[in-house]
Amino acid sequence: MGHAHELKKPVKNQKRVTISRIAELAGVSKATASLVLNGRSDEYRVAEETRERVLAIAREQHYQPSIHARALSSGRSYTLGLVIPDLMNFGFAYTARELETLCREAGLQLLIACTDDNSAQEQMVVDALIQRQVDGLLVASSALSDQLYQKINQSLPVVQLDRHIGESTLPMVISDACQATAQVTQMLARHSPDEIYYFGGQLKLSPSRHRLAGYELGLKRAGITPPDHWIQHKDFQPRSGYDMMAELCNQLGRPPKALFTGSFTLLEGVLRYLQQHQLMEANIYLGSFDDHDLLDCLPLRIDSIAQDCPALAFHAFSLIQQLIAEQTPAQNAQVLAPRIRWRNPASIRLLNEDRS
Amino acid sequence: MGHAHELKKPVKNQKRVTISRIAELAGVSKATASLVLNGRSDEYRVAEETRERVLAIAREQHYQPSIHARALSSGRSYTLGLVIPDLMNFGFAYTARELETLCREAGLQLLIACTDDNSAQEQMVVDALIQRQVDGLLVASSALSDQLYQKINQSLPVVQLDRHIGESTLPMVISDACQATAQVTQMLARHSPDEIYYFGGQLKLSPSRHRLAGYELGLKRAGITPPDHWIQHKDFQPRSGYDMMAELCNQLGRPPKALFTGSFTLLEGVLRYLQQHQLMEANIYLGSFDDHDLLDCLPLRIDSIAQDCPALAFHAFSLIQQLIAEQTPAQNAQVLAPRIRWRNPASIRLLNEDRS
DNA sequence: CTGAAAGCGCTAACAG
DNA sequence: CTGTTAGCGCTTTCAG
Repeated sequence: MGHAHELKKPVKNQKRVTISRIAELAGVSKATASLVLNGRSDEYRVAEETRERVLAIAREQHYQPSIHARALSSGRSYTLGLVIPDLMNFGFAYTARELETLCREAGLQLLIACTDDNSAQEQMVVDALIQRQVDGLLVASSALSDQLYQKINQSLPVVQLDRHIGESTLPMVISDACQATAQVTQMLARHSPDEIYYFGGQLKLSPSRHRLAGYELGLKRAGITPPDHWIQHKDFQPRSGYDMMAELCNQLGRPPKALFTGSFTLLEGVLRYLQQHQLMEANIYLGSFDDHDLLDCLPLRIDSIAQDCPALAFHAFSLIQQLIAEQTPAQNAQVLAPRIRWRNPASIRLLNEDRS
Repeated sequence: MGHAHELKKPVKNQKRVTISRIAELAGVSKATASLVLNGRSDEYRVAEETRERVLAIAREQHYQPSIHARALSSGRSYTLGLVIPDLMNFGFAYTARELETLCREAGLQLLIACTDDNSAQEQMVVDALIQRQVDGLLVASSALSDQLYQKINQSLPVVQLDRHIGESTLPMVISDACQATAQVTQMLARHSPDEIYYFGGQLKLSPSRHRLAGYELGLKRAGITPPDHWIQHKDFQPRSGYDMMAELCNQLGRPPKALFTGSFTLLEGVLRYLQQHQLMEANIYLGSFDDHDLLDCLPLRIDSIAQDCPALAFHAFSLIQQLIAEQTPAQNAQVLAPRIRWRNPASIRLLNEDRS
């Protein structure tokens, strides 16, 4: 390719067309131009003709207002901050994608920042977002206390997304993990009443707690009291899923008969273990929170719980928009129902029988 | 939850601590404070004692400079724009995640925008990013001509990421799809010399062309001339993979003996078809561009090509940083080697035999 | 070594 | 209906 040395360094001369320039060309004042360009011309009853002239000139000059100047003077930055653990986690990626679309359509820019579920990092990225004067903050926090966010909420709206911190009263949009998990667990109990294991993530995270609660509720409904060793917790890393599975199989000397994994990532680890040990064909009932299209392609038919990420994104977005507009939302906590994807033929058969 | 009506609307009073305030408290002028806070105190030989005082006060007041004010006056926004087709595409999500980390560590904010591979939308998001005065632009464009970007490159650095537009001379960081694809194709040819199909995406996209070229090269090396009907193109949607597979199976009256899919998304569609038609156990050799950990968990052992997303991100980031600093980079086109993940036992056996 | 002052581009009163 | 006038918070000469 060898163009290296011909590379011209960008000439940053192209001086920006400012609103002053537009005003000048249109023969009006900056203020008038500003009004017109912000679509508030009728509110201030600017002459039809003046408006058209300004608009035309702006268009032909390809005028692009400086967000920074605007932010500086108006106090709004037209950005939203999104704080998530990891952009590679399928659910968060999905939600982020949906939010990006919603923001784009509303003329906002989404600023995505990852915390890696590490609270020091979370502090830092939140600081950085505040510094950029985001108009609102959407957070899937891994913090233990909502103190930081309560403080922030004094000056700009904060909405908790997918997770909520302890008993925080901050607005939130989450999935109802409990009911769906209970249903899937009940089904596992029908397949294998004498043995239903559970692998979960950090108990400090609300999703973990709700999923565990769902598991326990499901067993209770099935009239089963789980011995302690059925329940295991680590974090949501695939590695942890693998390790928990390895340990369990070693202990039992065989794979478990039924298992519910609290997340797709954990399930990944479990599947990796099964594959490595030629157990993919084993007779094991699996249920999992989170869903992925590829689960449709596995020989092992796993019943899974799919969060409604588009709805999560939509409601969180609406909520924060309302808060930014200083409206009082109808509800400050929204709990969305996930969808269960029954894949196991035995499950499907039982469901059909129930129906008839 | 019913707190709805108690919801206090955020009181946006907490007046921001500005540099003036810091200067005032420290008993110096704004200019001095600015120098100190930007770490250029020794360059201007500010008194040691003065500096410490300013720094201490800034810290205790939790001073956070306004990015917008800074951007306005300095002309830099400390943001990078990333333009990708879709944040849900595994490779792009991975790259975005890595870039986000690199940016964060460098005190930059990454602005991610998706185009859905639609050029009108691409125009729009690029406009929006320019308007936000990004300091540089990283793009995986689906445009046919680099005209837009050549123009932008006059005023700010543009780096092509993962894809390049036609014969564009703009800087780029891409994967060398050709060699790896050729290798995997050769392997498919050894398994099934008389039938090796290929499914690809839009030919206007450079990755599609390189992957196809790799396939053809692999066959050529194997001494095979592919009949036209072996090669099919649509787009990179899973749906298209499914459709192409459905059509092919219908035509043949059986699944193909060997197939290379040009992307993970296409493979997904293919796998879905196979699963739906109970063909997962069929004797079919699959190779694919792109990789995913879950492929380790499939009974069908697929040889796949994993792009080195962290490296892609790293090099693109370094490159654009250099360009922003108006340095002349050593090379303006970087081609990174992907890694082949051999999973098929037959492939692995052959490779071992070759070695000995 | 430090301070004063002039903008960056835009918005928002407040006068005409 | 339109223009004037202050800033928003920070950087950056240019004089002390």
